[in-house]
Parts: sequence; structure tokens; C-alpha cells
Amino acid sequence: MDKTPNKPKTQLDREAWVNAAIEVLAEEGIAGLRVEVLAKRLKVTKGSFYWHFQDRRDLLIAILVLWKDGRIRDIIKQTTAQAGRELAQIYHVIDVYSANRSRRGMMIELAVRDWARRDADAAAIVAEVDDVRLRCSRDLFLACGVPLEEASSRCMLLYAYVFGVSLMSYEKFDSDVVRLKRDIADLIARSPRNTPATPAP
Amino acid sequence: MDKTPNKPKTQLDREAWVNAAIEVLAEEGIAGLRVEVLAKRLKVTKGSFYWHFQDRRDLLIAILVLWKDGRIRDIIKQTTAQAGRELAQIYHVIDVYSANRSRRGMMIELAVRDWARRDADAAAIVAEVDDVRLRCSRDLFLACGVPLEEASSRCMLLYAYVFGVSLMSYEKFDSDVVRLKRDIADLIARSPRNTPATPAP
DNA sequence: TGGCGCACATACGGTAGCGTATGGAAACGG
DNA sequence: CCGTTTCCATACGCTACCGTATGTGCGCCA
Repeated sequence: MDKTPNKPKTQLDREAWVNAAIEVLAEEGIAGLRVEVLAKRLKVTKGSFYWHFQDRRDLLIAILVLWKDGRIRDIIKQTTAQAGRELAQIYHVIDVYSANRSRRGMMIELAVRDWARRDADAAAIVAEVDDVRLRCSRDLFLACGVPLEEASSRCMLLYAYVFGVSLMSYEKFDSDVVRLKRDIADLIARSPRNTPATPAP
Repeated sequence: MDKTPNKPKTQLDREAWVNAAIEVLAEEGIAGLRVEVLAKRLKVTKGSFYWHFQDRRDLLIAILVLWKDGRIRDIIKQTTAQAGRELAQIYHVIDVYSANRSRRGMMIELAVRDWARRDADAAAIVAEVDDVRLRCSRDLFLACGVPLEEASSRCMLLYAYVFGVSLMSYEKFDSDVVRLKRDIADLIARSPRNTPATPAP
């Protein structure tokens, strides 16, 4: 009767553990991600954890893999523009990643990157994700007619900016944050817009 | 006879502890900064630590204060340019902060910023430092004749970039990193360069 | 030269966390 | 109906820390 394929929910699977772990990772960082804490959050004991995972590192690797896949899927989605809308898409990418809207995603991002500073496996995953992201957004600039080297510079500036700005506190500095962010987006992306000197391909 | 003011070195003072702590902070992050580990590194036991400090948090606060003072002194030094050399100074700031040369300083920077994401005291210190940095480098842009709002945007882009780039891995992306970084520096600072319409003060 | 305080060392209790060993209930299969 | 598998609970040993209490060598000073 309850053979329906909806949520059984009485049992936990690996994926449920990993999702909860990513939540803790976002809140507490990699150092705060403890299996007993995680178990308490899921209302079970660590006996369950060590049935699903060989050890703590097994969970950590699973987190990295899931995060990598999600990030790559996301960036491909975000950088896929209809022809002619590439510049608008660049602005959209800047907006999405630098806004507080995706605060949770950025918290995970920063936690993973901090983790990667001391862990080779995490560093390798971050390197893969960065490479895909840079190439995808560079393609967006290239589609706008920006030369290759300039496209490289601009897309790298783009990503460095969105990560860096999430580390800073700038509330005291400028009251009109909306204008500030808009102007910065222009600095990163504007050349394709008003480059009368650059001949169209 | 040994009243000379050189290193007595037989005794540890508070500052020696704090300096060693900052070293550990850079290497292991705030979570890895344990008093017994620190004591072991200094070849003493924690009995010494708890003579100099009330508790672990006492040390952490001392770290924050020392770091703040050092950063503010440094930014004032880096943004003090002789008249007419402001633009060169901007490029110098970008170069100094984004280069691997000051890798240790950046490791501390990132560790403190990660710490600040979960600790109110650290966050307050970071906010102070950011505010001073942004104002100092904005003044540099202003001295180049850049309008106020554009100066704000550019200096914020500057700092977001230098922090963000230290979080990324871009070796696989572009082989000519020197050119890449030079072009990015131009994107951040270039407008002041070719604005012949701006009269010198 | 005896006392006094500095700068440690030693020892202790307590918590948090990892991983293991084993028990047990519930579902499932024959 | 019974055995097996799945999924989790309980209990245990161990290490790493935190913070405290107390012991101790040593220079200094009257």
C-alpha cells in the first residue's frame, strides 16, 4: 500500500546524508562538519553514518563530487545564451553570482574553496570547476566579438570579482550599492558594448 | 651586562605567542589554531600559554588587533604616492596584492576572512580594514582625476579582484599568466590613463 | 641569604569527536 | 515460518583539546 514511489523518508540514503552535510558545510565550514553533529541533525546516531560511509573522508569525497557536478551543470546553464543575447547573459551571470540572492550557494562555494586550500582532493575539484567556468564564460565574451586574450582577461576578472566581493564588507563604504554593482558590471563587461574602434568581425 | 636590548629569547612574551599564532593561522586556519599545538611549536607547554593569556579567545582577539594594525599601516604605506605618481601607485597596489610574492600575507588574509564569516569580532575587524583600504585606494583614483563614483567602483573592483584571484586556480586556463594579469590590471585602472581630457590638479 | 614573583612544567578532569564492535528490529525472500 | 539482509542504536576505546590547580627552578632585591 505504501509501495508508492514517493518519499519513504523512514530510511536515509547516502544522498540524504550528503545533502545534509553540504548544509552543515555551508554553515560551519569544513572544520565544523563532524559526523556526530551531522547525525544529531538527522535524528539518528552515527551507527547509521558508518553503515552508509566507510569513514568521514568517504563523505567528504561524496560532497566534492556532488558539488562539482552541480556547479558544472549550473555554469553550463548560466552561460548558454540564445544568439545575440550573449552580452545580456554576461550581465546576468555577474548579477546572479554577486548578488545576495544566492547567498547559500556562495557560502558553500567559499567553504569549499577554504577547504581546498589545505586539501589536495578539494583543490583538484575546485580546479576542474574553475576551468569549466572560465572557459564557458570566455566563450560568452568570444561570442560578443571580444578578441581571445581580452575575453580571457575579462572572464577571469569576472570570476575573481564575484568571489572576492563575497569576502568583503562594503556597507560602510558606499551607500548606493546598486549603482556600485552596476558600474562594476560595466567595467567587467562593457568593452563589448561600446567599442566603436573595434570593428565587428 | 646582558642589559642589551637585543633578543633575550629565553622568555616568551605575549607578542611572540601572537606572532607564532598568526603563523599557524596562515597554515592551518582558525580551526587548526589550538593552544596545545601552538605550545608544542614554541617548545613549551600550555602552562606558559595560560600565564600569558586568559584563554584561547584572549589570544584570538590579540591576533585580530595586531593584524588590523599591520594591515592599516600597510595600506597607508602602499597608497601614499608622490604627486603625479598616483596611477603608477595603483598598478603597484594591484601587483603587490595579486602576486604570489606576498603569498603568506594572503594566506593570513584569507584565514582571517574565513574566520570572520562565523565570528562577529573578526567580522568587525575585517570591516574596519576593508573600509580603510577602500577609502585609501579610492583617494588614489580621485587623485588621478577619476570622478567619485567611478573611483568607488574601480577601487572596489580592485580589492574584490585581488581577493578573488587568490581563491581561484587558473593555471590550466591560460598559459601566459603575466599578460593576463597585466591586462586585468589595465581593465581595473586603465580609464585614468587615457583621459587626456582630465586636467592635472 | 631568604623570600618573592615570574615563567614556566606537570597533572588532572572534562568534553568532543573518530572509528569499531555488537545488538536488534523490521522488511523481505523463499 | 524462518533465515537473511538492511538499517540503525548502543557501548566502547582512543585521541585531541580546553581550562585549572599546583609544583618548581631561577633571577632579583633588600
